[in-house]
Amino acid sequence: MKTPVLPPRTIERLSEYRRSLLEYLAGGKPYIFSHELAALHHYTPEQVRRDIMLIGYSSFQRKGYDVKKLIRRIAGILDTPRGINVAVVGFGNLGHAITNYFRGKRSKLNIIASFDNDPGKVGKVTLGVVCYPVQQLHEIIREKRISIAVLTVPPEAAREITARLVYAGIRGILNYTSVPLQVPENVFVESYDFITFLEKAAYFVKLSGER
Amino acid sequence: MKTPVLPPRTIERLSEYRRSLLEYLAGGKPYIFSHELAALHHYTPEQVRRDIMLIGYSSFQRKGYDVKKLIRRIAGILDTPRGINVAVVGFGNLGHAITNYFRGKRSKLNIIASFDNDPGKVGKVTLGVVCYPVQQLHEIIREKRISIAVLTVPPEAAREITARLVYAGIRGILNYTSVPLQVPENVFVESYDFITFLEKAAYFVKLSGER
DNA sequence: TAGATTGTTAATCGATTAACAATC
DNA sequence: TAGATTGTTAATCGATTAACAATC
Repeated sequence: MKTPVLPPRTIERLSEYRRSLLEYLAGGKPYIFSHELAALHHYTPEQVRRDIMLIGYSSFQRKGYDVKKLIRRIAGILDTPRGINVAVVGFGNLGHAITNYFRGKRSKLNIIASFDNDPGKVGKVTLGVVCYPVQQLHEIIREKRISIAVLTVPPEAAREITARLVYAGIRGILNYTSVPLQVPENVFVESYDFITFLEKAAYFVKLSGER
Repeated sequence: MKTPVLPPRTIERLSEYRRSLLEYLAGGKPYIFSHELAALHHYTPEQVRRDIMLIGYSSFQRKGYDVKKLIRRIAGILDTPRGINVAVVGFGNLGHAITNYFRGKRSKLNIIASFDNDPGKVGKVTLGVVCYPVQQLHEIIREKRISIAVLTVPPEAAREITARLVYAGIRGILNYTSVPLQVPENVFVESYDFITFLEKAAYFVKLSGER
């Protein structure tokens, strides 16, 4: 079964929808209207309907969407049957925080390794994740079939580690360093820069203060 | 002097440009071509030129842009003369990580307080930032004129803390919890969800593996 | 000068919103 | 039925890319 090509923004929203649908389901209601799902995220009902249209799902008799089936359909889009293995590279505060976010959240995304240079961390199991020395990057990534790396190393190490990740066959990198990364085009990279985010917020706060 | 209204994506890039321009300047070169600046971030030269056009800056004699002047112009857009005070709300791993990112980086964005419930943290100074009990949220935010909050509390606390931040007069929130926030429209909010980001990467990795 | 670079407008691409017929 | 809701197309909005005259 081929995964449909969907707009990136739709993918993000599907991830968000799924989480609130799981919560909603726990509340005991089996159906949800587009305007209800929209309200949970402050999106418009049209947006929600369009996203759901794009994944080819249909509601039953305008009684709202069947929550369980919708969750299953979203899982069909986002999840890989066998799951995807993830490594956190650089196991400092941020690496810990992100690992912690995932504790028992998504069975299909498994953070199964972390890497660090600190001898005090290497060899230990933290939050259920084994910490390996960075020297073993290549070996462990291949062995454990890790396809996504969360990059949280110090900026001066970012480029070298990225080259090694790519060489080891990594398929996706979430870049939390402030360094722009150079990778082959078949590797997915997205960068999340705390300083840029904060400067952006500051700009809009400044702007709104002037008007 | 009024701050020009610029597209959000341009603001993000200006923040990125500034950082690489500062580095570039340290390398001793006083001028930079649009294609050089573009290459540093894997943008196109047209994109860079358009952004620079939007901030009303002009190069001198097609010798490239005067790096110092360009930095100054970007600062005029992004920075507030008196600086902006920032608080980290929830001083766990993520709060520490973000605070650490800022150590001595931007003189105009000052993380001057953190809040937590843990008595082991309250009252201590970590990374140069005093940790206050959450009960003092309102008082400290008003007193210290804090206008931006970095929200890194556990999800179950997110809504209540947000309401209190808004009531205390906060102007911008960077939401690192997975909870969608409800705020008045004059408050800037942007949400950064680690799970969504990772699921998005997983989707595109899955997709590229099928083709 | 010739070649490289810039500033800017027009064209394109992508995402959101509006509109509305069809359905229950 | 009447009212609410859906699925989908068309219109709009926003951002990027292409194109190119002007400049040095």
